[in-house]
Amino acid sequence: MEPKRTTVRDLRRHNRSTLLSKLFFDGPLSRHELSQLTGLSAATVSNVTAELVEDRLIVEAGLVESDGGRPRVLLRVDPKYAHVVGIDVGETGVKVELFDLAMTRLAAVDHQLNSVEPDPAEVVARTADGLREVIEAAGVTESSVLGVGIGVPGTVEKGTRTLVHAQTIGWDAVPLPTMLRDQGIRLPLFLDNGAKTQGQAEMWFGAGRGARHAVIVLVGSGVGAAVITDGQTYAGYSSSAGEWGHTTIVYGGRQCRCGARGCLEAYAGAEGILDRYRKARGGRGVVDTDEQAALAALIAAADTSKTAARVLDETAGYVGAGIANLINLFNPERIVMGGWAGLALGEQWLEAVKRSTADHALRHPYEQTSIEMCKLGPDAVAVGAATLPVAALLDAGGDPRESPRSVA
Amino acid sequence: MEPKRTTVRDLRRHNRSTLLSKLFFDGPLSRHELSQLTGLSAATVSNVTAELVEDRLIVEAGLVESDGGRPRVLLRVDPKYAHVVGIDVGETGVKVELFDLAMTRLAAVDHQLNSVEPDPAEVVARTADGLREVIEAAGVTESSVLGVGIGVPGTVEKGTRTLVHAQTIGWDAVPLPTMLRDQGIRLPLFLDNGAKTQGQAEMWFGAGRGARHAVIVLVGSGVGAAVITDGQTYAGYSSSAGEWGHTTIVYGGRQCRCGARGCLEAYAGAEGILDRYRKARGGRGVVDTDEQAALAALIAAADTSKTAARVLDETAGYVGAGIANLINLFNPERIVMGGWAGLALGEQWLEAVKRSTADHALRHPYEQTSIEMCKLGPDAVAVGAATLPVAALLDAGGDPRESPRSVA
DNA sequence: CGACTAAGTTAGCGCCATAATTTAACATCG
DNA sequence: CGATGTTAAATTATGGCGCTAACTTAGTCG
Repeated sequence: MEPKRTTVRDLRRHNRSTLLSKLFFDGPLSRHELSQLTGLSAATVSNVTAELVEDRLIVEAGLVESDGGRPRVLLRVDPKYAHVVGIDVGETGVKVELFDLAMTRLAAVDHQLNSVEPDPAEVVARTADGLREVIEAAGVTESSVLGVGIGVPGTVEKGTRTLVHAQTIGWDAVPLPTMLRDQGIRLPLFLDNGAKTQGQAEMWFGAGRGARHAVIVLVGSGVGAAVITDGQTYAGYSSSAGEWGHTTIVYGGRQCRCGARGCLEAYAGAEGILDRYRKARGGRGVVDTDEQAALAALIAAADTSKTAARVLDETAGYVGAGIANLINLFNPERIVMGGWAGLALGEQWLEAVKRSTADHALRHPYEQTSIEMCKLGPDAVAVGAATLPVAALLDAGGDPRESPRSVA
Repeated sequence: MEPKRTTVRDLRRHNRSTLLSKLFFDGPLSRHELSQLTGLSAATVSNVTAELVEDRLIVEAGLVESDGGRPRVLLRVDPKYAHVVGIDVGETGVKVELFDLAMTRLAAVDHQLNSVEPDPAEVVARTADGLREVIEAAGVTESSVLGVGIGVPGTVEKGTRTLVHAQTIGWDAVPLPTMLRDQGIRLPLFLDNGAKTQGQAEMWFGAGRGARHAVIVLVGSGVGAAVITDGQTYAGYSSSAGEWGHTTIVYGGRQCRCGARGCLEAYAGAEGILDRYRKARGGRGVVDTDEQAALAALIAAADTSKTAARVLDETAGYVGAGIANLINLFNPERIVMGGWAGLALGEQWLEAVKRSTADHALRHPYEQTSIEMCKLGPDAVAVGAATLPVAALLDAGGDPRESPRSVA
C-alpha cells in the first residue's frame, strides 16, 4: 500500500550484500564461483570484490589449482575484520560472549543474578560489566566491535525508544538500550527476543540451515517459537509474533500463568508437565526445587512408572498438536525442536510427537514438512544474538558504522 | 541463505511499479505529489510517467488549480487500458465476472453446478463457457483481457504444473490450468485459494485497506483465513498456509471432517455450530437442508431460546480463542471477520468474540490489534481473483504480456 | 501587464552492470 | 621445452538510469 523509497546506488549496496553474504555462509569461494552462484557478471564480481578487499572486509585465502588453467583465488570474509558480542539476558543470569566474524568464540563470561525477579538495573549493570570484561579478556579494542546483540526474555518494541516487555518477570516498557547508554556503553546495540535469537542461531549454524520457511520450537520452562518466513525472522506488526506458548490448545482448560486458560504452555511447559504429573499421582509428584532436575527424574521414572509414561505421552500429544497448528498456519518446510525440555523429551518421545502432529495437521502441508531436533542447545541464545550485528553488516553490504563510503 | 539474482534495469521496472501502484491505489495524483509520496525526484517521475503515458497505461485526468502557480495535471491509471476476469469456483457454482482496470464490473455470469461434489471436468467446462460469455456480454476483445484470476476451494500447488488440492470435495492434484488450456483458453491464468483472493479483495477495497499486517478470517461452512504479512498474502512453503480452520483448539475434542479431532472448524464452522445445537437439544435441532437458512433460524431463536443463545455464545468463545491464536502467532495490526456465518454472527456477537479474544490473547499484541467486520461479503472472491492479474501488472510496472519493452 | 509562484521539463553528471577483450597462470603435447 | 589450449581474473568500452540544477510553462495577483 505504501511502496515508497527510491533506488539508485542501493543497487551497488545490494550486490555488495549479495556477495558478502554468499562468502560468509558458503565459505571460501573463487570469483568465478561467486559469479555463477549469484548470477552477477564476472566483471561486476571483480569490481565489487576489489572494493570489499580494499575495505578489508574480505581477504584472499589461498589458491586452488584447476585442471589446466589459471588457478582460482579463493576469497573469504576476514574473521579479524571485526568482532561482535552476543548477550543472553536470561531470568537467572547474564551471559556475555565475544566472537570474531567467523563466529569463533574468543571470550565469555557468565554473571548470575541474585534476585529471582531480575531487576532491570541489576541486569544493565551486569551487562555493562560483562561487556567490558569480554573485550579485555579477548584482548581486542572496543573500536573493533561491530555491535552488540542482546537476546532478552519478552518482546522488544522498536519505536522512538526501544522498549522491552516481559510479562512473566514483571518488566513493563524497560528502555534497556537507553539504560545501557547511561552506563557508558557506546557500541551499536541490537535487541531481540531470546527465542528469536536462538532461532536465528539454529537457522545459520544448526538444524535450520538451508530452509527458507521454518519454525524453531522451544520447549523449556516457557514455550516459545521463532518463525522464519522466506529466510527472515518474522516479527509481525509490533515484534511480538510467534507467541506459540500462549495459543489456546484446550479451550477452557488449565490455567496458564499468562492469565488465560488452555494455553499450550500450561500443558507442555516444564511447570505444566510436572504439575500434571503431580495431579495424576494424587498430589504426590516429583519433589525438586529445580525444574530441570525434576523433569529429568520424571523422564527416568517413565521406564518403570505407568503414570509417568502416560503424562509424558500426553505431553508429546499436546506438543504434536501445537506443532500441527504451526504447520497448518505457517506451512513451513521444517520444524526444529529445541529448548531444554524439548531436548530432554526429544530423545525418546520424538516419534510420539511426530505421530500426534500427523494426526492433527492437514495431510498435504504435513507431508511437506520435516521435524527435526535442534543441534545447538540453549547456549545458542548468545550466538544468535551475536548474529544480529553480523546480519546488519551483511545486509548493508559493508560496515554500517561508516555510513557512506568514507574512503572514496 | 540464497541471496541470488542480479539487478540492472529492474531498477526502472521497480520505479515504474512504484508509481503505477501509487496511482492505482491512491486515485488521481499530480506528478509533484507522486514525487513527494514516492521519494523519487521530480525528473524521474516526469521521465517514467511519460513512458507510462506513451504505453497508454496512464492518462491525464483534468487539472487542479493551485493558489497561484501552474495548475497540476492529474494522472490516473486508464481504466480502459485492459480488462481482467475474476472467477469464483465454489462448491456449488462458478461465478465469472469481467472488470476494467478500475475494477468496475462490466459483466457477470453465474453457472450452477449440478453435482454435489463438483467434477473437475464440469467446472472446467462451465468456467470456459463463462469466460467466453462475459467477454461477449461486455463487448470487449479477448486480446484486451490482461489475465484471468481464479479462486478455488482448496490449496494451489505451484510447481512445473499448477495443481489444485481440495480435500473436502475430493479433488486431488487437479491440473486446472492445463485442463482450461485444453478447452481452448489461451489467456494468462492466475490461480489461488478462494479464501486468499477474498482476503486480497478485502485488503484492496474493504476493511483491510491501509494495513500491512492483517488476517482476514472467514467463517462459513468451512473456516479459513487469509494472512497478509507486510502487504503480501502469506503463502508459506507450498502455498497452503493459513489453514486456520484446522488448527486444534480443543485437544481431543469433536471430530472434524478433515479427520482430526478438536479443529476450530468442528466448533465454529456452520455445520459444527448446528450440530452442537442439535446435541444441546438432545437431538432435536433446527431442521433445514440449507445451512444458511438453518443458521439464520438458530440466530433468530436466540432471542427466545436459552439453549440457542448459549450455543451461539460458545461459538463466539471458540472464534475469539481462534482469533487470539492468530494474534499471538502473527501479531497483526488488524483482524477482519468475514464469511457468511461470520457476517451473520457479527451483528450481535462481535463484542462477545472480542471479549473472548481478549481473554485468550496476550495483552500486548492484543492491544495493538483492531477487530473489525469485513465490508465486502462473500461476493468478493471473484473481485479478489480479478486482482491477481492486476497485481501482476502493478508488480511488473507494466504489461507483463509484452515481456521487455517491445516498442523501443 | 509584469512580478510571483508552483508544476513540469531539459541538460549534464556520476554511477553501475554487461559484454567484449586482454592478461595471467597453469597443463599437456609433439 | 616451447607451442598450444584452457580456465580464471582483470580491464576496457558501452549503454542505461536516476539525481541535481537550471530552465520553461502556465497560471494568479497586485
